[in-house]
Amino acid sequence: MIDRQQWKDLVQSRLEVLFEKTGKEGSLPSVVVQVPPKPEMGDLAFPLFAFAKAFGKSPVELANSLTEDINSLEDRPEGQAFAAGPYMNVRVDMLSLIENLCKKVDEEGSSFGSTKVLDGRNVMVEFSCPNTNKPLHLGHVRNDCLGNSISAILKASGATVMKVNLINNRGVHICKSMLAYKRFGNGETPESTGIKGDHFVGSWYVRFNDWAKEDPSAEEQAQQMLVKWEQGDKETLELWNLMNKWTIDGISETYRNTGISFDRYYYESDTYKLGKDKVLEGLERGVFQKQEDGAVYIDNSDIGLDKKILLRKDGTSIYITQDIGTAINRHEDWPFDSLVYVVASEQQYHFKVLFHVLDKLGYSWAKDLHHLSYGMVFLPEGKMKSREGTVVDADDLLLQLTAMAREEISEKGRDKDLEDPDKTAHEIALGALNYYMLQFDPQKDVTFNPKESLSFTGNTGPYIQYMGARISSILRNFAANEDIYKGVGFDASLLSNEEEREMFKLCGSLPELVTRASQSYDPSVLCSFLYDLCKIFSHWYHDNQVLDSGNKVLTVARVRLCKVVLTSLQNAMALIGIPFLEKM
RNA sequence: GGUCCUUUAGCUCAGCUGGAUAGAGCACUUCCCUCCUAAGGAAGGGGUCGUGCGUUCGAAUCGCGCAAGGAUCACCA
Repeated sequence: MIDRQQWKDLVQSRLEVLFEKTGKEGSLPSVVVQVPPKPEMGDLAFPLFAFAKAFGKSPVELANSLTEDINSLEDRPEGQAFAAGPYMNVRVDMLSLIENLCKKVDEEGSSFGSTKVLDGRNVMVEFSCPNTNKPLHLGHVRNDCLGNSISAILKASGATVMKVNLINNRGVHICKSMLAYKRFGNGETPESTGIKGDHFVGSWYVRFNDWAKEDPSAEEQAQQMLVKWEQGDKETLELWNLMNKWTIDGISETYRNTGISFDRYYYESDTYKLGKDKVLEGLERGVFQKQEDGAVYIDNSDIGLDKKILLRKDGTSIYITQDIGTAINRHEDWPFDSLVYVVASEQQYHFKVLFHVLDKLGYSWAKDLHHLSYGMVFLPEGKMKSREGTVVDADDLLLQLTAMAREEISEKGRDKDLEDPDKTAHEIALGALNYYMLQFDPQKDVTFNPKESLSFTGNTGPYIQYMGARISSILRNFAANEDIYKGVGFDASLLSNEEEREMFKLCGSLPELVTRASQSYDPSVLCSFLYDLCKIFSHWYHDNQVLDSGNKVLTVARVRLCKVVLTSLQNAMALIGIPFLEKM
């Protein structure tokens, strides 16, 4: 909203003019614009240190003469310059900024904040990608939150987004749970036991690992089962279909509960053969090599990496074989301009190799593949290990958060004010979860400490939701008495204190922030925005009555501010998966 | 050993392209509901920004070295 570029150009050109007047030789460095550290220091700042040498003057003197020069110009952008030590600062004209922003927010409504920087681009985002042998855990939750949010952010930047999920339903790990079930299951089912399908299958995966400790042949049997599976053995495929369905049903329920959705599903079982063919094709063309024992590999020494097996000696495919097939299949399906893989940082090496393999196979779009790598989620005790039972289960976590939120509602005596307290509790839980998962820089590892992390106060999702609910409450009360304010005009000059200026400036910067979030694949930018905005609002709200301001014109102006803040809040919340609540 | 990442307050983290006294939350000590929802607000203590050099008028931010921690380098996914 503030035209930085315009001011920057002006300062640059005036400095050139002043420099010419000195009659000195040489050229000037380019001007830098920044935001002063405190609101009372204005809206823009131009440090003049770098010009001191050329002018042969101190930056302080230079700031004085530049300020005088600029303020004497007739046709400068709206605003006032002033010297602040070695800086020349500018206070822009807030009235027009406020009026323009109010108008823009009114016009754009729920799409305020969106931009067109990725207009016309087709972006595919792959995330979640569960295995069909166990339920989702905390690591998947971070993945889901990130994938969902980054998809929304890319969409808000103008891209056409295709959210895809790849189901890892093939491999030796799947055979493990099948084998254990076949051996020890006694025909039980999720229905007969009343256990959610994904948890049911997961328990057999655990059972396999216990069994493998006693019986050394277990691993080998699983490997044999995989060969049978690839050969299309009927009985194996039947069991596989049945158990996959159980898991996918269970996981789909978790998606529904956490507000995650996809536009298209892919299954590794559908693409591993294509991957295999492409690898063999590459072998024929001499892109890949064959070992003495028959395994096919790629020599990566040209990019400084080790060689990597692409096909086992028994001819079965491995993880990367499937990914090769999946990528090719997808580009044929929906020719994307870029494909973003949301996958944990531990797989950086894998993706480096995968992209290189696709490039070697001659796919020009290999350069448009991007690995959005995110840090691991650790527990205070260290890494989560399913075999040691230290995983934080996604369903349990959500239930626990919901129960906590429900209890808060009762404790605060809010039950009677809410239409559906259970639903509200669930939405608060989602707000807490999404905000927690997205507030950090994605590439950083996070330590999840249940006691400290599951909080509803301070810098949290519920705090953001609470501000939204408070503003909604004000606007509801205002709407109920609307006739009192009929015909009262909007006077932007009544919103000129530092906090009001800051809130308008911040809201006005939302489109820039969305752009930054999409370019850096980092939703945490929006978490900071929300928190900063709420913090200023709650301080302002504490000292400034909106409805009982004692002056109708003032009330109307403040309501206008509330609307701008609320719309900005709602739109940013939507991008990071925090449900907006009218009441809580 | 190779590659990549991290190191800022007791704990968990911000800090945009280098700039004006390094910021939050949690925890701790106080205060504020006759006031639009106290899931809130105000005040206070607490930091040689891992370390050493370098670039620069200026470095938490950029470069190099070192140290600590993590990930990865599977015919697991």
